[in-house]
Amino acid sequence: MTENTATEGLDQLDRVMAALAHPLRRQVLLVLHFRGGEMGAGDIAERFSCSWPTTSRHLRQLEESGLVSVRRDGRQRIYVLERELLTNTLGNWLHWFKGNVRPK
Amino acid sequence: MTENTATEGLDQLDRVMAALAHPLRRQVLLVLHFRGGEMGAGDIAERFSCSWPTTSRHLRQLEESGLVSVRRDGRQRIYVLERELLTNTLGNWLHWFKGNVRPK
DNA sequence: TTCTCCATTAGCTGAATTGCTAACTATACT
DNA sequence: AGTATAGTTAGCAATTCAGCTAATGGAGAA
Repeated sequence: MTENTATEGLDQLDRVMAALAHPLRRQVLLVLHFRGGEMGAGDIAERFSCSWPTTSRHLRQLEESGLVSVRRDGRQRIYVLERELLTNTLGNWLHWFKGNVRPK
Repeated sequence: MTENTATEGLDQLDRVMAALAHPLRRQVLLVLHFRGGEMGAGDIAERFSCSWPTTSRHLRQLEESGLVSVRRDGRQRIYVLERELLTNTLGNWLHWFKGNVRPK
């Protein structure tokens, strides 16, 4: 198998940044975080005003970025926030800008 | 005038995240940072492989997000990195995820 | 003024994104 | 088996995005 789940073509930063570009996807991450990091797809979807399939697709995009992972539990699909990936990826990029360079 | 430069409709986080979604725009910010925070449009553009107008548009998008500002100097246009806006906006959002919530 | 240089705006095309409804899959319940 | 529940996939339309070339604007130099 050549596909590593979220490792095809673009690098991690590209995928994470693209996933974070949409307000609803950022909101999903926050909801997940404040509900303990794990939620069923339905619990997530009912908190948003758009249609279920639309939310479902956003969830898949988050999964493909690696920011969440999925576990099955009976007929539920549990989405799990990958908090470290989020904070590391974003934090590491942001870190480039922390030092003063030629402060003038 | 009703337009506040980078304040029409979307909020700051939306605009910043959208601007950061494109690899070239992130690269521009890094180049700006490591060259001291200020560069002429031409100096920026010649570092990228795409056409000049394309880079120019990315620069405008960055400006509309507030991540850079522009100053004129003779016939040059100097782009200035708004480093604090970048680190504050991104840092503040990221900060929500720093604390453990219901750590299990 | 005219010419040149720096850079943007205009206008187009193709691809990606986002939303919807309808149809489908899979598991559980009776 | 048959039905209900949980959620995704398929397929479509509208919008936005990203790239290009060509045309334009604006400031300085001759």
